[in-house]
Amino acid sequence: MKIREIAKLAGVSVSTVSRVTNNYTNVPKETRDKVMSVINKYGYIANSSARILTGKQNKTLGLFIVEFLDNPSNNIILPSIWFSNIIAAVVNYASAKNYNTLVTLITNKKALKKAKEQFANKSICGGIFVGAENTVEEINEFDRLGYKIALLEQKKDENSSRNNSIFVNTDNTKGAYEATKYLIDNGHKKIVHIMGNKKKSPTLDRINGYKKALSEAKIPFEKTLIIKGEYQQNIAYENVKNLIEEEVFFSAIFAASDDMAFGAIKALREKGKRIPDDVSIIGYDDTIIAKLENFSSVKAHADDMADILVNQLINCVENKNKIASSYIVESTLEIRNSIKKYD
Amino acid sequence: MKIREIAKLAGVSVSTVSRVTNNYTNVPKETRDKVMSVINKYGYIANSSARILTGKQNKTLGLFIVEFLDNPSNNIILPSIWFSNIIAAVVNYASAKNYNTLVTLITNKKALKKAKEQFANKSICGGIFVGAENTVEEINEFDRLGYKIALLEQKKDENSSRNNSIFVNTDNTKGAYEATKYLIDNGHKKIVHIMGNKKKSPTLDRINGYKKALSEAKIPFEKTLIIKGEYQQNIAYENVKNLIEEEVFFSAIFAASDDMAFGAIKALREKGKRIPDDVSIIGYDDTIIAKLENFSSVKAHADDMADILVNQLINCVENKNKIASSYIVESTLEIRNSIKKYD
DNA sequence: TTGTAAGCGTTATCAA
DNA sequence: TTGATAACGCTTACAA
Repeated sequence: MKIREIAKLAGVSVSTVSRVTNNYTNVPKETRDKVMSVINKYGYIANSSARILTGKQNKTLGLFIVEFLDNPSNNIILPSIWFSNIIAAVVNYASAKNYNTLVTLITNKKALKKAKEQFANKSICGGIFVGAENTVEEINEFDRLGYKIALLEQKKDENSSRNNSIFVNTDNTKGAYEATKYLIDNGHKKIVHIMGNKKKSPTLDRINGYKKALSEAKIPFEKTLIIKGEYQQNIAYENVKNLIEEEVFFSAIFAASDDMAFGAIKALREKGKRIPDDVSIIGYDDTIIAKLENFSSVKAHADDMADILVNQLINCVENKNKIASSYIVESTLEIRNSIKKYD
Repeated sequence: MKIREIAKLAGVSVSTVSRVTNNYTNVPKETRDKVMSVINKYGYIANSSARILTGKQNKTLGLFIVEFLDNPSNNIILPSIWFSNIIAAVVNYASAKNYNTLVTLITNKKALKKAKEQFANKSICGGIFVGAENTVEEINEFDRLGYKIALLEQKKDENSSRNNSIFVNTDNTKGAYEATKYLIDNGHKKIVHIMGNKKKSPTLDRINGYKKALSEAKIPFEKTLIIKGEYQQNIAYENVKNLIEEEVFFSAIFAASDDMAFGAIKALREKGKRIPDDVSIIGYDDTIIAKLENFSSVKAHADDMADILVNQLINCVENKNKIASSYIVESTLEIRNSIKKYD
């Protein structure tokens, strides 16, 4: 069923049918009813591509999972509980507002053109970016082009005026500060921090929170106690193993992600260290792996963030004047049996 | 950049540009290079809506999460580890083949027209249905209309000739049989089965597997030991609690899903029953909750199923002649410390 | 090998 | 309040 056939059957022109399907006010009830009865009888649905081509907005949000990979054949989201959570939550909240979600994985810089393409084609009316490094210039460009975007864990760059972007972050400095302080309050002094990929926005904040807690407690900051994990389990595992082999002493670890915390736990176990008897540990994100392995973690409230990303983006898309802004979702410390107290 | 502008800049006609972007063979290398250099210089990307409108296929798969809800405001996928897993896995495998995934939640029968719409509009070139009841007539209609679909856990109806559908199932009867047999081999005779929604295809098979193991062991089947759970945690919780209050004796539970097993565990704990000392338990799906709560489960290999769903569907979409068929993914019993042995 | 022009199914402009 | 018609950006006969 095409609009022409409906028009013919209803005895009106295509423009009238179009006015009806678009809920325009300038069509009298009588005409509307006549058209609607034909539409309902034949189950007519307007073709979305044709609509898009004339400039109408499509009720579809783009969800871009960004993780640049050295080896492109790696599965990136399959093993990441964090990404799975976010995808499911975004789909859920978008659906509640009657929006579909078009999900695209972006594993290298060039693939960002897929996002540009979807915006330019109007396949999507707004986009959510998850996992993107802070330095991705392309995303600045999307903002300049007037595309509506929402970013999870990206920091607003004070230099570039991002007017169309929504920023959703956790309070990374505070979360890291509290985790470190908790360890200190339990008597720990030699605390390792496993940091993530420096190009991602939360990384530096979490380091700063860690440092702040140390300095408040007058514990000297030691460079050797900061090790790299790149937000990946394997890398954290290797580097913690190295640390132990180098016989660097530490009594606790604060890892900037649960994945890295889990890598550390594997290394500790392999080296015969017990948790929390020999080493105490706190992770970040509070994904299900923290519950599973029963270690403490800073809860990042993924569902709440997805809720804000989706609903603020839809607000922005629907009220074209709305000024986009920043949101901070509070993080909370979930304590489990992974911390030893020294008196 | 539109095709016209590219054509003008390259000094050719729009049809030639179109031939180049569609990789047609009847354009000499020289012309192709000339056109490509302009395309690359200006970063031209063909408009997908315009392409779809002329009848071209869109490299997008529809993923439909189907769960009919009494209360439409319930979140359905947010709390379901099973659905989150499947979504992430489908997105992952589709992306590997350079397909996007358009995810739609379907919470009532009427909403199935969204799927029809996407097919009719050619927004998607194929659809994956997860969670659909076996009796959904609309899906039969999609098949008749020639839409390419892949179904997770739906049974091929011998009466209706589904020629365009791909069926992916686990071996439900065998999985249930082995779980029940394992309990019997450990000396259990009074085994409760918590069954799922009868309209979903795996439910009856799992009941049959349970019955088969009982009859093989010459244990009489007792109707009172089969209780309803509707694949929902809460319902299983309530019905197990009732069973205990009615003082029905049982020493083990085989639940048709991990969610229901977890509901049962909560009820047991509340009633002061220890696992496995008082009651042994096996679930189904082997989601992360089974690992977390350390109970045994029949592993349904969600990743493997997603892999088959996506790749067989793409095969079917790309080679138009290919006959769709059925796939069985083997299930395996994961034993954890949730089973007591009687001698 | 290449170009012209019709057509895909809508919406928007303009005139009536 | 309604209807003709151009336009959206592409593909594809058909013609050259």
